[in-house]
Amino acid sequence: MAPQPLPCARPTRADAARNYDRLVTAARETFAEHGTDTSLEEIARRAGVGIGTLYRRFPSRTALLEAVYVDEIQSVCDRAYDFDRELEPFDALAAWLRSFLGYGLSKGSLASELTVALGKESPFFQICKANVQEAGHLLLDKAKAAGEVRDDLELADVMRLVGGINMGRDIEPKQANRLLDIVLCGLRPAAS
Amino acid sequence: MAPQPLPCARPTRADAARNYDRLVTAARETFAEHGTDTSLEEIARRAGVGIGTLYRRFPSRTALLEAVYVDEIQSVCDRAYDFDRELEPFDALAAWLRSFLGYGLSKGSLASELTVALGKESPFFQICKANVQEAGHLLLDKAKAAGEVRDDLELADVMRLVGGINMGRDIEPKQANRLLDIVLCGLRPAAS
DNA sequence: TTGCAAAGCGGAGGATGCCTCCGTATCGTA
DNA sequence: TACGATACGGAGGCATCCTCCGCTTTGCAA
Repeated sequence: MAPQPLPCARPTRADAARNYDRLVTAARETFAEHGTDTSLEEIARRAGVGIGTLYRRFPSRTALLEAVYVDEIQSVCDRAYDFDRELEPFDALAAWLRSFLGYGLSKGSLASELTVALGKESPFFQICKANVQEAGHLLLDKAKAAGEVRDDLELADVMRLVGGINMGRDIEPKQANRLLDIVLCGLRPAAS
Repeated sequence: MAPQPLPCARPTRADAARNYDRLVTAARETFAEHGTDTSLEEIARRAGVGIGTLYRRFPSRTALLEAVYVDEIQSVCDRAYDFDRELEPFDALAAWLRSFLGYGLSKGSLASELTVALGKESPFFQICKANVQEAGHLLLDKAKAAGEVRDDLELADVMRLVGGINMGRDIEPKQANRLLDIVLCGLRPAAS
Protein backbone atom coordinates (compact mmCIF):
# COMPACT_ATOMS: atom_id res chain seq x y z
CA MET A 1 0.00 0.00 0.00
CA ALA A 2 1.57 3.31 -1.02
CA PRO A 3 2.12 5.68 1.86
CA GLN A 4 0.10 8.81 2.37
CA PRO A 5 1.52 11.60 0.20
CA LEU A 6 3.78 14.19 1.77
CA PRO A 7 1.85 17.15 3.19
CA CYS A 8 2.56 20.08 0.93
CA ALA A 9 0.31 23.11 0.51
CA ARG A 10 2.05 25.11 -2.17
CA PRO A 11 -0.41 27.73 -3.48
CA THR A 12 -1.36 27.90 -7.17
CA ARG A 13 -1.49 31.65 -7.73
CA ALA A 14 1.77 32.78 -9.33
CA ASP A 15 2.88 35.47 -6.90
CA ALA A 16 1.97 33.37 -3.89
CA ALA A 17 3.77 30.31 -5.27
CA ARG A 18 6.85 32.38 -6.02
CA ASN A 19 6.95 33.71 -2.44
CA TYR A 20 6.34 30.25 -1.00
CA ASP A 21 9.40 28.97 -2.90
CA ARG A 22 11.50 31.95 -1.86
CA LEU A 23 10.60 31.46 1.79
CA VAL A 24 11.28 27.73 1.82
CA THR A 25 14.60 28.22 0.02
CA ALA A 26 15.67 31.08 2.29
CA ALA A 27 14.72 29.07 5.34
CA ARG A 28 16.58 25.97 4.19
CA GLU A 29 19.75 27.93 3.39
CA THR A 30 19.61 29.93 6.61
CA PHE A 31 19.03 26.84 8.76
CA ALA A 32 21.89 25.02 7.05
CA GLU A 33 24.19 27.96 7.68
CA HIS A 34 23.13 29.22 11.12
CA GLY A 35 20.96 26.56 12.70
CA THR A 36 17.21 26.65 13.10
CA ASP A 37 16.99 29.39 15.71
CA THR A 38 17.17 32.18 13.14
CA SER A 39 14.28 34.60 13.58
CA LEU A 40 11.33 34.51 11.19
CA GLU A 41 11.89 38.20 10.49
CA GLU A 42 15.42 37.43 9.30
CA ILE A 43 14.16 34.62 7.06
CA ALA A 44 11.53 36.92 5.55
CA ARG A 45 14.23 39.53 4.90
CA ARG A 46 16.47 36.97 3.22
CA ALA A 47 13.53 35.79 1.12
CA GLY A 48 12.80 39.39 0.12
CA VAL A 49 9.22 39.33 1.41
CA GLY A 50 7.36 41.02 4.26
CA ILE A 51 6.79 39.34 7.61
CA GLY A 52 3.06 39.49 6.85
CA THR A 53 3.61 37.41 3.75
CA LEU A 54 5.48 34.79 5.73
CA TYR A 55 2.67 34.63 8.30
CA ARG A 56 -0.06 34.44 5.68
CA ARG A 57 1.47 31.28 4.33
CA PHE A 58 3.06 29.80 7.47
CA PRO A 59 0.96 30.50 10.57
CA SER A 60 3.76 29.40 12.89
CA ARG A 61 7.47 28.72 12.96
CA THR A 62 6.75 25.01 13.04
CA ALA A 63 4.68 25.28 9.85
CA LEU A 64 7.66 26.74 8.01
CA LEU A 65 10.02 24.12 9.40
CA GLU A 66 7.63 21.40 8.27
CA ALA A 67 7.53 22.86 4.76
CA VAL A 68 11.34 22.91 4.58
CA TYR A 69 11.55 19.39 5.94
CA VAL A 70 8.95 18.08 3.49
CA ASP A 71 10.87 19.78 0.69
CA GLU A 72 14.01 17.89 1.75
CA ILE A 73 12.17 14.60 2.08
CA GLN A 74 10.63 15.14 -1.36
CA SER A 75 14.15 15.68 -2.74
CA VAL A 76 15.39 12.51 -1.03
CA CYS A 77 12.56 10.55 -2.63
CA ASP A 78 12.93 12.20 -6.05
CA ARG A 79 16.64 11.40 -6.04
CA ALA A 80 15.88 7.75 -5.37
CA TYR A 81 13.73 7.55 -8.49
CA ASP A 82 16.23 9.58 -10.51
CA PHE A 83 19.14 7.34 -9.47
CA ASP A 84 16.99 4.30 -10.18
CA ARG A 85 16.54 5.49 -13.77
CA GLU A 86 20.09 6.64 -14.35
CA LEU A 87 22.38 4.17 -12.55
CA GLU A 88 23.01 0.47 -12.06
CA PRO A 89 21.18 -0.87 -8.97
CA PHE A 90 24.12 -0.89 -6.53
CA ASP A 91 25.39 2.50 -7.72
CA ALA A 92 21.87 3.89 -7.40
CA LEU A 93 21.60 2.65 -3.82
CA ALA A 94 25.07 3.98 -2.97
CA ALA A 95 24.40 7.40 -4.49
CA TRP A 96 21.12 7.62 -2.64
CA LEU A 97 22.60 6.73 0.73
CA ARG A 98 25.41 9.21 0.18
CA SER A 99 22.95 11.97 -0.62
CA PHE A 100 21.54 12.15 2.87
CA LEU A 101 24.62 12.00 4.97
CA GLY A 102 24.34 14.93 7.32
CA TYR A 103 20.71 14.46 8.33
CA GLY A 104 19.89 13.57 11.89
CA LEU A 105 19.29 14.89 15.39
CA SER A 106 22.34 17.08 15.50
CA LYS A 107 22.62 20.41 17.23
CA GLY A 108 20.29 22.99 15.72
CA SER A 109 18.99 20.64 13.04
CA LEU A 110 15.59 20.78 11.44
CA ALA A 111 14.72 17.28 12.61
CA SER A 112 15.55 18.05 16.22
CA GLU A 113 13.57 21.29 16.35
CA LEU A 114 10.59 19.57 14.74
CA THR A 115 10.91 16.81 17.31
CA VAL A 116 10.42 19.38 20.06
CA ALA A 117 7.36 20.82 18.34
CA LEU A 118 5.70 17.61 17.18
CA GLY A 119 7.29 14.66 18.96
CA LYS A 120 9.44 12.05 17.32
CA GLU A 121 6.52 9.69 16.65
CA SER A 122 4.14 12.31 15.28
CA PRO A 123 1.98 11.53 12.23
CA PHE A 124 4.05 14.09 10.34
CA PHE A 125 7.31 12.21 10.87
CA GLN A 126 5.64 8.89 10.21
CA ILE A 127 4.37 10.01 6.80
CA CYS A 128 7.79 11.37 5.88
CA LYS A 129 9.47 8.17 7.02
CA ALA A 130 7.00 6.02 5.08
CA ASN A 131 7.74 7.92 1.88
CA VAL A 132 11.50 7.58 2.33
CA GLN A 133 11.11 3.89 3.09
CA GLU A 134 9.09 3.33 -0.08
CA ALA A 135 11.85 4.91 -2.14
CA GLY A 136 14.52 3.00 -0.26
CA HIS A 137 12.76 -0.33 -0.71
CA LEU A 138 12.68 0.24 -4.46
CA LEU A 139 16.45 0.70 -4.63
CA LEU A 140 17.29 -2.08 -2.19
CA ASP A 141 15.01 -4.60 -3.86
CA LYS A 142 16.54 -3.87 -7.25
CA ALA A 143 20.06 -4.19 -5.89
CA LYS A 144 19.09 -7.55 -4.34
CA ALA A 145 17.44 -8.73 -7.54
CA ALA A 146 20.64 -7.88 -9.38
CA GLY A 147 22.65 -9.87 -6.82
CA GLU A 148 24.64 -6.78 -5.91
CA VAL A 149 23.94 -6.76 -2.18
CA ARG A 150 23.58 -9.40 0.54
CA ASP A 151 20.26 -11.09 0.33
CA ASP A 152 19.57 -10.85 4.08
CA LEU A 153 19.56 -7.04 4.17
CA GLU A 154 16.51 -5.21 5.42
CA LEU A 155 16.02 -1.53 4.68
CA ALA A 156 15.98 -0.94 8.43
CA ASP A 157 19.50 -2.36 8.64
CA VAL A 158 20.80 0.00 6.00
CA MET A 159 19.05 3.03 7.48
CA ARG A 160 20.41 2.12 10.92
CA LEU A 161 23.96 2.01 9.60
CA VAL A 162 23.64 5.36 7.87
CA GLY A 163 21.86 6.79 10.88
CA GLY A 164 24.83 5.67 12.96
CA ILE A 165 27.14 7.70 10.77
CA ASN A 166 24.83 10.70 11.10
CA MET A 167 24.78 10.34 14.87
CA GLY A 168 28.44 11.16 15.15
CA ARG A 169 29.12 14.55 16.69
CA ASP A 170 29.92 17.19 14.10
CA ILE A 171 31.29 14.61 11.72
CA GLU A 172 33.40 15.89 8.88
CA PRO A 173 31.87 15.19 5.44
CA LYS A 174 35.12 13.47 4.44
CA GLN A 175 34.94 11.09 7.38
CA ALA A 176 31.23 10.53 6.86
CA ASN A 177 31.85 9.54 3.25
CA ARG A 178 34.70 7.26 4.26
CA LEU A 179 32.49 5.52 6.81
CA LEU A 180 29.79 5.13 4.18
CA ASP A 181 32.31 3.52 1.84
CA ILE A 182 33.01 1.00 4.58
CA VAL A 183 29.30 0.32 5.04
CA LEU A 184 28.83 -0.06 1.28
CA CYS A 185 31.63 -2.65 1.12
CA GLY A 186 29.79 -4.53 3.84
CA LEU A 187 26.56 -4.53 1.86
CA ARG A 188 28.16 -6.49 -0.96
CA PRO A 189 27.32 -10.19 -1.06
CA ALA A 190 29.83 -12.35 0.81
CA ALA A 191 32.43 -13.98 -1.49
CA SER A 192 31.69 -17.66 -2.03
CA MET B 1 35.66 2.22 34.87
CA ALA B 2 33.08 4.43 36.58
CA PRO B 3 31.63 7.06 34.31
CA GLN B 4 32.37 10.74 34.64
CA PRO B 5 30.14 12.24 37.34
CA LEU B 6 27.05 14.16 36.33
CA PRO B 7 27.75 17.86 35.75
CA CYS B 8 26.15 19.72 38.60
CA ALA B 9 27.17 23.16 39.81
CA ARG B 10 24.94 23.69 42.81
CA PRO B 11 26.40 26.62 44.80
CA THR B 12 27.34 26.26 48.47
CA ARG B 13 26.23 29.60 49.91
CA ALA B 14 22.86 29.14 51.59
CA ASP B 15 20.78 31.75 49.78
CA ALA B 16 22.25 30.86 46.42
CA ALA B 17 21.68 27.12 46.98
CA ARG B 18 18.12 27.75 48.05
CA ASN B 19 17.40 29.77 44.89
CA TYR B 20 19.11 27.17 42.72
CA ASP B 21 16.79 24.51 44.11
CA ARG B 22 13.72 26.70 43.72
CA LEU B 23 14.58 27.44 40.10
CA VAL B 24 15.24 23.83 39.17
CA THR B 25 12.05 22.68 40.89
CA ALA B 26 9.94 25.43 39.32
CA ALA B 27 11.41 24.67 35.91
CA ARG B 28 10.79 20.92 36.22
CA GLU B 29 7.19 21.40 37.32
CA THR B 30 6.48 24.03 34.67
CA PHE B 31 8.00 21.94 31.90
CA ALA B 32 6.03 18.88 32.98
CA GLU B 33 2.82 20.90 32.98
CA HIS B 34 3.23 23.23 29.97
CA GLY B 35 6.15 21.92 27.91
CA THR B 36 9.58 23.44 27.71
CA ASP B 37 8.73 26.60 25.82
CA THR B 38 7.70 28.47 28.97
CA SER B 39 9.53 31.78 29.25
CA LEU B 40 12.43 32.17 31.68
CA GLU B 41 10.65 35.15 33.19
CA GLU B 42 7.68 32.94 34.01
CA ILE B 43 9.94 30.30 35.59
CA ALA B 44 11.65 32.95 37.71
CA ARG B 45 8.24 34.23 38.84
CA ARG B 46 7.11 30.73 39.77
CA ALA B 47 10.36 30.19 41.66
CA GLY B 48 9.83 33.49 43.47
CA VAL B 49 13.15 34.98 42.37
CA GLY B 50 14.19 37.83 40.07
CA ILE B 51 15.14 37.28 36.47
CA GLY B 52 18.62 38.55 37.38
CA THR B 53 18.96 35.74 39.89
CA LEU B 54 18.05 33.17 37.26
CA TYR B 55 20.63 34.63 34.86
CA ARG B 56 23.35 34.78 37.46
CA ARG B 57 23.10 31.07 37.97
CA PHE B 58 22.00 29.91 34.51
CA PRO B 59 23.59 32.02 31.76
CA SER B 60 21.24 30.59 29.13
CA ARG B 61 18.00 28.69 28.75
CA THR B 62 19.98 25.61 27.83
CA ALA B 63 21.96 25.81 31.08
CA LEU B 64 18.72 25.66 33.09
CA LEU B 65 17.38 22.78 31.01
CA GLU B 66 20.64 20.90 31.57
CA ALA B 67 20.36 21.41 35.33
CA VAL B 68 16.79 20.10 35.34
CA TYR B 69 17.76 17.14 33.18
CA VAL B 70 20.76 16.30 35.36
CA ASP B 71 18.51 16.48 38.40
CA GLU B 72 16.19 13.94 36.79
CA ILE B 73 19.04 11.68 35.77
CA GLN B 74 20.45 11.89 39.30
CA SER B 75 17.03 10.80 40.61
CA VAL B 76 16.92 7.92 38.15
CA CYS B 77 20.32 6.76 39.35
CA ASP B 78 19.54 7.30 43.04
CA ARG B 79 16.36 5.27 42.69
CA ALA B 80 18.32 2.39 41.21
CA TYR B 81 20.55 2.24 44.27
CA ASP B 82 17.59 2.70 46.61
CA PHE B 83 15.61 -0.10 44.94
CA ASP B 84 18.72 -2.27 44.99
CA ARG B 85 18.90 -1.89 48.79
CA GLU B 86 15.20 -2.26 49.45
CA LEU B 87 13.84 -4.86 47.03
CA GLU B 88 14.53 -8.31 45.65
CA PRO B 89 16.58 -8.15 42.40
CA PHE B 90 13.72 -8.61 39.89
CA ASP B 91 11.40 -6.28 41.81
CA ALA B 92 14.18 -3.69 41.97
CA LEU B 93 14.72 -3.86 38.23
CA ALA B 94 10.96 -3.68 37.57
CA ALA B 95 10.45 -0.71 39.87
CA TRP B 96 13.37 1.08 38.30
CA LEU B 97 12.13 0.57 34.74
CA ARG B 98 8.66 1.67 35.75
CA SER B 99 10.00 4.86 37.27
CA PHE B 100 11.14 6.36 34.01
CA LEU B 101 8.21 5.64 31.80
CA GLY B 102 7.33 8.95 30.27
CA TYR B 103 10.82 10.05 29.31
CA GLY B 104 11.73 10.36 25.66
CA LEU B 105 11.69 12.60 22.62
CA SER B 106 8.08 13.53 22.90
CA LYS B 107 6.58 16.85 21.98
CA GLY B 108 7.91 19.65 24.16
CA SER B 109 10.07 17.35 26.25
CA LEU B 110 13.27 18.28 27.99
CA ALA B 111 15.26 15.70 26.07
CA SER B 112 14.06 16.96 22.72
CA GLU B 113 14.77 20.62 23.44
CA LEU B 114 18.22 19.72 24.73
CA THR B 115 18.79 17.71 21.57
CA VAL B 116 18.22 20.87 19.53
CA ALA B 117 20.65 22.84 21.68
CA LEU B 118 23.40 20.24 22.10
CA GLY B 119 22.87 17.43 19.61
CA LYS B 120 21.84 13.92 20.51
CA GLU B 121 25.43 12.67 20.73
CA SER B 122 26.79 15.56 22.77
CA PRO B 123 29.22 14.90 25.65
CA PHE B 124 26.45 16.03 27.99
CA PHE B 125 24.06 13.30 26.89
CA GLN B 126 26.83 10.72 26.82
CA ILE B 127 27.76 11.39 30.46
CA CYS B 128 24.12 11.18 31.50
CA LYS B 129 23.64 7.96 29.55
CA ALA B 130 26.78 6.43 31.05
CA ASN B 131 25.56 7.14 34.57
CA VAL B 132 22.16 5.61 33.88
CA GLN B 133 23.79 2.58 32.30
CA GLU B 134 26.01 2.04 35.32
CA ALA B 135 22.96 2.00 37.57
CA GLY B 136 21.06 -0.22 35.16
CA HIS B 137 23.89 -2.71 34.90
CA LEU B 138 23.94 -3.07 38.66
CA LEU B 139 20.26 -4.03 38.77
CA LEU B 140 20.35 -6.25 35.69
CA ASP B 141 23.44 -8.13 36.81
CA LYS B 142 21.91 -8.82 40.22
CA ALA B 143 18.66 -10.02 38.65
CA LYS B 144 20.68 -12.34 36.41
CA ALA B 145 22.77 -13.61 39.29
CA ALA B 146 19.56 -14.41 41.15
CA GLY B 147 18.28 -16.30 38.09
CA GLU B 148 15.29 -13.99 37.86
CA VAL B 149 15.77 -12.84 34.27
CA ARG B 150 16.90 -14.45 31.03
CA ASP B 151 20.62 -14.87 30.96
CA ASP B 152 21.00 -13.52 27.43
CA LEU B 153 19.69 -10.04 28.24
CA GLU B 154 21.83 -6.99 27.60
CA LEU B 155 21.03 -3.68 29.22
CA ALA B 156 20.71 -2.23 25.72
CA ASP B 157 17.88 -4.69 25.02
CA VAL B 158 15.96 -3.65 28.09
CA MET B 159 16.46 0.07 27.46
CA ARG B 160 15.38 -0.42 23.87
CA LEU B 161 12.15 -2.09 24.94
CA VAL B 162 11.34 0.65 27.46
CA GLY B 163 12.38 3.29 24.94
CA GLY B 164 9.90 1.75 22.53
CA ILE B 165 7.11 2.24 25.06
CA ASN B 166 8.21 5.86 25.56
CA MET B 167 8.22 6.43 21.83
CA GLY B 168 4.47 5.92 21.57
CA ARG B 169 2.61 9.13 20.84
CA ASP B 170 1.03 10.65 23.95
CA ILE B 171 0.75 7.25 25.56
CA GLU B 172 -1.55 6.99 28.56
CA PRO B 173 0.28 6.08 31.78
CA LYS B 174 -2.09 3.12 32.22
CA GLN B 175 -1.22 1.75 28.80
CA ALA B 176 2.46 2.43 29.34
CA ASN B 177 2.39 0.44 32.57
CA ARG B 178 0.48 -2.39 30.93
CA LEU B 179 3.05 -2.58 28.14
CA LEU B 180 5.82 -2.59 30.72
CA ASP B 181 4.13 -5.50 32.49
CA ILE B 182 4.25 -7.38 29.19
CA VAL B 183 7.93 -6.59 28.75
CA LEU B 184 8.66 -7.67 32.33
CA CYS B 185 6.97 -11.03 31.73
CA GLY B 186 9.23 -11.42 28.73
CA LEU B 187 12.34 -10.75 30.79
CA ARG B 188 11.66 -13.78 32.99
CA PRO B 189 13.75 -16.86 32.23
CA ALA B 190 12.08 -19.26 29.82
CA ALA B 191 10.34 -22.21 31.56
CA SER B 192 12.39 -25.36 31.23
C1' DT C 1 -8.71 44.04 -24.04
C1' DT C 2 -10.74 45.68 -19.99
C1' DG C 3 -12.77 45.65 -15.52
C1' DC C 4 -13.22 43.96 -11.16
C1' DA C 5 -13.46 40.76 -7.25
C1' DA C 6 -10.59 38.04 -4.73
C1' DA C 7 -6.32 37.06 -3.06
C1' DG C 8 -1.86 38.61 -1.87
C1' DC C 9 1.54 42.02 -0.10
C1' DG C 10 4.22 44.31 3.55
C1' DG C 11 5.55 47.02 7.36
C1' DA C 12 4.07 49.63 11.54
C1' DG C 13 2.88 48.84 16.05
C1' DG C 14 1.74 46.48 20.40
C1' DA C 15 2.96 42.60 23.31
C1' DT C 16 6.26 39.54 25.16
C1' DG C 17 10.68 37.56 26.13
C1' DC C 18 15.62 38.05 26.49
C1' DC C 19 19.43 39.80 28.92
C1' DT C 20 22.29 43.37 31.23
C1' DC C 21 23.24 46.69 34.70
C1' DC C 22 23.65 48.65 39.16
C1' DG C 23 21.92 50.03 43.70
C1' DT C 24 20.67 47.29 47.62
C1' DA C 25 20.65 43.06 50.65
C1' DT C 26 22.51 38.88 52.71
C1' DC C 27 25.89 35.57 54.00
C1' DG C 28 29.71 33.72 56.32
C1' DT C 29 34.19 34.21 58.22
C1' DA C 30 37.55 36.50 61.06
C1' DT D 1 30.05 42.28 65.74
C1' DA D 2 31.84 44.07 61.48
C1' DC D 3 32.78 43.94 56.90
C1' DG D 4 34.09 42.23 52.36
C1' DA D 5 32.42 39.29 49.02
C1' DT D 6 28.68 37.37 46.92
C1' DA D 7 23.90 37.39 45.81
C1' DC D 8 19.51 39.69 44.76
C1' DG D 9 16.00 41.73 41.66
C1' DG D 10 13.61 44.62 38.58
C1' DA D 11 13.87 48.52 35.26
C1' DG D 12 15.08 49.30 30.75
C1' DG D 13 16.74 48.58 26.03
C1' DC D 14 16.59 45.50 22.28
C1' DA D 15 14.89 41.72 19.44
C1' DT D 16 11.28 38.68 18.02
C1' DC D 17 6.57 37.48 17.50
C1' DC D 18 2.27 38.27 15.32
C1' DT D 19 -1.79 41.03 13.81
C1' DC D 20 -3.99 44.53 11.22
C1' DC D 21 -5.26 47.19 7.34
C1' DG D 22 -4.40 50.18 3.34
C1' DC D 23 -2.50 49.18 -0.98
C1' DT D 24 -1.18 46.07 -5.05
C1' DT D 25 -1.45 42.21 -8.11
C1' DT D 26 -3.57 38.34 -10.23
C1' DG D 27 -6.55 35.90 -13.13
C1' DC D 28 -10.91 35.13 -15.03
C1' DA D 29 -15.17 36.53 -17.30
C1' DA D 30 -17.43 39.55 -20.37
